[in-house]
Amino acid sequence: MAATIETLADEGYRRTSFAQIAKRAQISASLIPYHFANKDELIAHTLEGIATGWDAYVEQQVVTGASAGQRLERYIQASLAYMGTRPTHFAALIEIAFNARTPDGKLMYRSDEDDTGLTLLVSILEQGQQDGEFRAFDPRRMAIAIRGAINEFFGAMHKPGVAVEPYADDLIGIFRRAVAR
Amino acid sequence: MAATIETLADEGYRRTSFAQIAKRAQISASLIPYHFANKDELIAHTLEGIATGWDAYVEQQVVTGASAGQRLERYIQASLAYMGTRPTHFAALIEIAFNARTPDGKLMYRSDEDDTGLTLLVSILEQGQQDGEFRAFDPRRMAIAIRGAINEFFGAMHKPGVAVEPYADDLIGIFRRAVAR
DNA sequence: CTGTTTACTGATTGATTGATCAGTTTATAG
DNA sequence: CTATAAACTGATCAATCAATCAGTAAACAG
Repeated sequence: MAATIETLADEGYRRTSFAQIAKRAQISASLIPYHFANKDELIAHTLEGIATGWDAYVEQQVVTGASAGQRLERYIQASLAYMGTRPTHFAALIEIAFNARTPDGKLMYRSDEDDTGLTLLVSILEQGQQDGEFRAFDPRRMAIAIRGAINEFFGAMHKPGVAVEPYADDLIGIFRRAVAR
Repeated sequence: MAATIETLADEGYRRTSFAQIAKRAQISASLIPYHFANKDELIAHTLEGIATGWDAYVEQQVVTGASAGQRLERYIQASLAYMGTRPTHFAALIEIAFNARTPDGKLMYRSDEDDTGLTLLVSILEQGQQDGEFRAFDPRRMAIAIRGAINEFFGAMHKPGVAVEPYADDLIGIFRRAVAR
């Protein structure tokens, strides 16, 4: 699975074949369908592994926040830090999200449900509103905007003059203003 | 090329083969490499067509704005309206961006240059700062955040309770606060 | 009508894909 | 040490891919 992540990140989804993965892992290509029965299953397991590790990291940082505002800050900071420190994992995540298909044939990032990645953020925003710390707004749409601003960083992070810390500071500033009463 | 866009949006990059495109266009598969010499060239031309049409639409809306604040509003509104009215074009754009490779082998969305899609937005922000209308911030990073918030809408637009107009209004509100002095 | 260019087709090629399977090696259990 | 199960390999399969090419149909110019 580590070799799968590397291959996805380096070669892209299209070129991530059993042969390519096996070459990196230095195993026979036929060993993969022996363990995973299916390519889709290999991808699904890989995705699950990445998502779990990422969620755990972000949540671990978020819970240390005393207020909703602090938790929002840490959410942004941790998400961007994850991208900065594990770009390979995130690259693999994107490759899967934009190429893998659910059993019904729909692309994963367009699946009707799967708001799982947004629930933590939404709950932070809702808590802030209940506490009277944040102004009134739609938590779902605000969460989409925040998440988009975070995700966009990955495509830009390798370009000259773009680094984690200043972008994190900017995002925190932007969305602190956005939720402030 | 219309068939190419449809195939990309419906089937995904992986399944967008000469055979699939030809079936939709009701032509022989071998006619495509006759006109385009290369699959990469077909994709490049398709991408250029989509990008040009999109840029023209957004720019047409933006120039009608009297102030930088108005132009920013129209940029957000027009970008989201484009996604809402031409989801097929945007889906194809994403498929290409996350799968096609530049001649040097790098995936397009990670290419070092190609800030072309951001220049208009950056120039709006810089103008607003020069006019004293906007506060001091890094225009490039602000543009990345805005663009991310816009792009994220595409993945969420088909989910229940998410529509163009309210999301556009929210984004305008968020980033008006973000750039305000 | 004729000659020539252009548009188009169907057949075919070599390479790569995911997957299966018979057989071999390694680990584990008694 | 032996027997059984698990891990693993290499050969092989049909399907699909981009691309080539010889040959046909259509458009067009004089």
